[in-house]
Amino acid sequence: MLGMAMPELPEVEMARRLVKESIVEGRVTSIDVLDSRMVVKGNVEEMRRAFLLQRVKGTYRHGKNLLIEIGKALLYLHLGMSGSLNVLKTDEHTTHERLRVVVGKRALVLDDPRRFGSCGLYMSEEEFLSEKGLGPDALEISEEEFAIRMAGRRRAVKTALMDQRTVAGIGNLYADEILFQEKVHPAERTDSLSMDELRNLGIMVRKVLGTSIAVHADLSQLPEGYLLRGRNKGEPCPRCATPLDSVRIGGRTTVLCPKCQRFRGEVSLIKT
DNA sequence: GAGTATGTTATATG
DNA sequence: GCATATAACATACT
Repeated sequence: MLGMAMPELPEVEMARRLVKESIVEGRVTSIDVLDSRMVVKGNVEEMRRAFLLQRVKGTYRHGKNLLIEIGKALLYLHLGMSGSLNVLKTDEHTTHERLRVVVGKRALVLDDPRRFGSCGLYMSEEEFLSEKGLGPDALEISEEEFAIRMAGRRRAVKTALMDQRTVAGIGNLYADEILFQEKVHPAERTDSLSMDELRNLGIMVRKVLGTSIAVHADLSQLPEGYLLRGRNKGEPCPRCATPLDSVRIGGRTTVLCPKCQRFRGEVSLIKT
């Protein structure tokens, strides 16, 4: 049994590779939707018709979204907040199975305790991208395009980083890491950063996500100096040992080093 | 029981 | 209509 968990871009990329290595080229012999609430595009009947007895041809990832090409259609998967993809033997099960696709001797299982994940049927990549309105994938976007898409917004730079329509793939944890590495305070207004600073931030987006993928999204294996090895209030900053601070930005817990990431804006976006 | 959690989207607000 | 902020979703865990 193999499993992957934790759903931001690097983790979804690991899930994609798992699918690619384990079931691509196989044929779907059964598909069971165990929670129809998670079907957000098409319906169970359409999914059966499109996928049953068809061959698994390939895998695509865009941001945190996974698409598996089966027959002439695409199986859409999103892991939400607590979802994970698992490849099991056909007689094995997980505790919160929501979708089960049997391919040969293996079962691809979407397990998701909180049910924030989703699945569905798309007929093409174009249909998927236009309907979701996602920005470019965070690993693919150039620093120039990143800067252009970020520029001119008033909201906190962290909120902009996590907006999937601006750039797709960054969530709460990696947003903190990217801003920590770049020494930018997460509450800084986006329009208080220069185009040069935004371009540099764009370079850091790729660097941080690429580094995580290189260690198979195992946060404990990240290089020294990475926040995500011990992202907790009061823990020492991995760079200067100052106790880390925790604030709420955009409704999400945000961990930062108050010394390395000085707030230079005039008005704080943090509510007290 | 209260508080928190790695995400997205509908709804509210200015 | 636009940009932004917030609530709501379902469940597990401390």
